[in-house]
Amino acid sequence: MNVNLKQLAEMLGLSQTTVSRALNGYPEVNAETRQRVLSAVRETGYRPNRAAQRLATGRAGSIGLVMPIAQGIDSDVHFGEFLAGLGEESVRHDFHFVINPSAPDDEEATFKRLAASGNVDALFLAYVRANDPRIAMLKSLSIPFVVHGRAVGQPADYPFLDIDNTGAFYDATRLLIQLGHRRIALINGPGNLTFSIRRLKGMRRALEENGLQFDERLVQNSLMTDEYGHRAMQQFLEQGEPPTAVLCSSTVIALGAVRAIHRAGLQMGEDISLIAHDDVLPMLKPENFSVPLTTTRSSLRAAGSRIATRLISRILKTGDYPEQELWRTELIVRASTGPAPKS
Amino acid sequence: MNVNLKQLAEMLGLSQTTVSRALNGYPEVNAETRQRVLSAVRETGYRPNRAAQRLATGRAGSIGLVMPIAQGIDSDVHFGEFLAGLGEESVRHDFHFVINPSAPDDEEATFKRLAASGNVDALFLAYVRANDPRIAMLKSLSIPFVVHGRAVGQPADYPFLDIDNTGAFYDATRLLIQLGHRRIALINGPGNLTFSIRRLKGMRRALEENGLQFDERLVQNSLMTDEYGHRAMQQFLEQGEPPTAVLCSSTVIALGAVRAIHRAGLQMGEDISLIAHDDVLPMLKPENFSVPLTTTRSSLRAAGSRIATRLISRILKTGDYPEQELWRTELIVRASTGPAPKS
DNA sequence: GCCAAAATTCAAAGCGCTTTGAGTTTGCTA
DNA sequence: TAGCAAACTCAAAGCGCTTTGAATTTTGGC
Repeated sequence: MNVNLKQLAEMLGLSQTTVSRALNGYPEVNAETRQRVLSAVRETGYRPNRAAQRLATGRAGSIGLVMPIAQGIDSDVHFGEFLAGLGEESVRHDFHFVINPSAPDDEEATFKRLAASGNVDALFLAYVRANDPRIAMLKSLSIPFVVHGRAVGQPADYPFLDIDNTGAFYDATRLLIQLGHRRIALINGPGNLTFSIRRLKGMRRALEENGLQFDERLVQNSLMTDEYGHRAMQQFLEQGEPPTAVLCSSTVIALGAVRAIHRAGLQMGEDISLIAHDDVLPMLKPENFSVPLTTTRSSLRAAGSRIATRLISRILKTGDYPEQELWRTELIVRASTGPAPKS
Repeated sequence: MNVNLKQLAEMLGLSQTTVSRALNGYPEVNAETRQRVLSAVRETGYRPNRAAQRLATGRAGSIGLVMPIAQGIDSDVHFGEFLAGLGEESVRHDFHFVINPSAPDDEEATFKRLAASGNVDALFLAYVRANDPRIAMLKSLSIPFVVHGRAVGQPADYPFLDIDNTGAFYDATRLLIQLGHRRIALINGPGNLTFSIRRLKGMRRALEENGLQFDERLVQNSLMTDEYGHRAMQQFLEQGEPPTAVLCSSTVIALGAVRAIHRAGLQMGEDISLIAHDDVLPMLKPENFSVPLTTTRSSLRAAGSRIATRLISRILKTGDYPEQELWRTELIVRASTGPAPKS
């Protein structure tokens, strides 16, 4: 049914070499010949056999993902959304995935095995931790990779795509301060992940620049779930002097926080202000909250798609993308923020 | 660095044929020879080149997934969790994924393209709709597949893995009736998906068997998100004669429903009872709710893993699994259910 | 018109594995 | 001890593509 190169070449009265070159964009092919080849491809529906291509080129045509199965991370909404972006772009280039679920303490070995197996020609790392040893390991592996996020405490001398977490939370905090808030809380992600570290840093910087004291009791680290968000907010509200504003590291966390706020009989944007980081999860839109959420926004799906693009271009040696990208976030003001209540 | 078959055979003083057979478990190899081969593999760390294997066997070694990007389904927590199970099992057999994000109206074409490409040797279908045309298409495709779920309104003459949705919601409803509830509501998933249809059917059957009237105003179809769950519950509570019990098609929906219930000042398990279907999402455990949830339980991850097992065994023609499986769910009673309030 | 250089095209050699069909041993039976 | 099946092992032919190195055809300058 499906034609192969040989048959196609025969039909055209050409050699396999020429047809192959015509298809792969090599310059030494007559323009007219190339046209003939292309239209024959269209007629026959010829699709090169990927396995043969892989064997011949030595390229695996796939990207290795290590899917973390640590508690609270696995099957994370955020991971799913990111994956959608990655998939969208990869499928366009006929790339596969090798998804390796792996426990955190086994990840290094998993990466090594993946790289050595020859089954993937690029790796992808996410959920970076402070001083993450996995990055040094990736660098030693002689296989392209892109890190989603960045380590802290070590030079950023590797390919990454990160958002400006420090800047995002700096901006958000500054806005709250401008609105008159003095006691600002943070419900952050897990404390060992670098995005959490940077968000905290951004918040502290804004506080310090405005001569405000940083209060440790106003920071909680939490899994990125509704449940933990709720719990954290509740603890804040039970404190002697509760915060008048709160930053949430995810709209999922905000979901729980908002619940706790309502439960306490407080009015969002009046009694208490809230800013969440919005990964643009289609199932959880900040504008659909009962009180629409002010957010710092950056699309996770877009990040996934971009990383796929960069990885594939590296593998195929086409195009030329920057090795390091830091995306700015947008601060979008909605109804959940307002002036600090007069106490 | 990496040895290949040829080198391995040379080292052992054997032919490639024999080594290959020893590795692939063919019977015509001397037991002692096989042991020598296996220990040599261990020493050298030999790993067969998958591309070559694929080319030689004609098997692609990968499973095609069509990741729905319909609103409210894409990057669904439930999909992520399922994927984790699928990945866990596949990685064990060195299988890849081809993840095709695809809009619903393009899914048929996507499947066809995938099957024809030769890049996958099995397909997987989920989010089955009533009278789903995609199933007939899969059957015509001469490539193994497993459906997660079942169609309604057509014979189930294809491989599937489904849970007994009808039974689950029948049991749950019956329990509520036994507790004295007469007005029972349902916050279901999207109305066009077959699991929703069956859950409704289970509920209706239990009502009818107990001589209770089914009330259309007590059923809502909703995306499987917190937000929609909340909205649906709110509408129920605003009705003239609100329900005393409610069934939720997912713990994610329950999250929102519980919020609405608390907001209305009602006490779970006393003023109103709630039973949710629990897919065993690690990020959302029914026992961690402020009032632990009574649930019908069936692990999505286990389903993913099982489907991978079946698909791979079909491809490799090893083992022998049933073509059709219907998993019963467990009804686990916790604090969110109680006797109907005396009105 | 002739010839070197440029433009095309080609035959054939892999890539690393599986599998066919045939050869070589070995173990028994008669 | 011959003879034959059973048990092993092997050489070689693909799988369908890319790529090298060489062959052929065109082109353009003189």
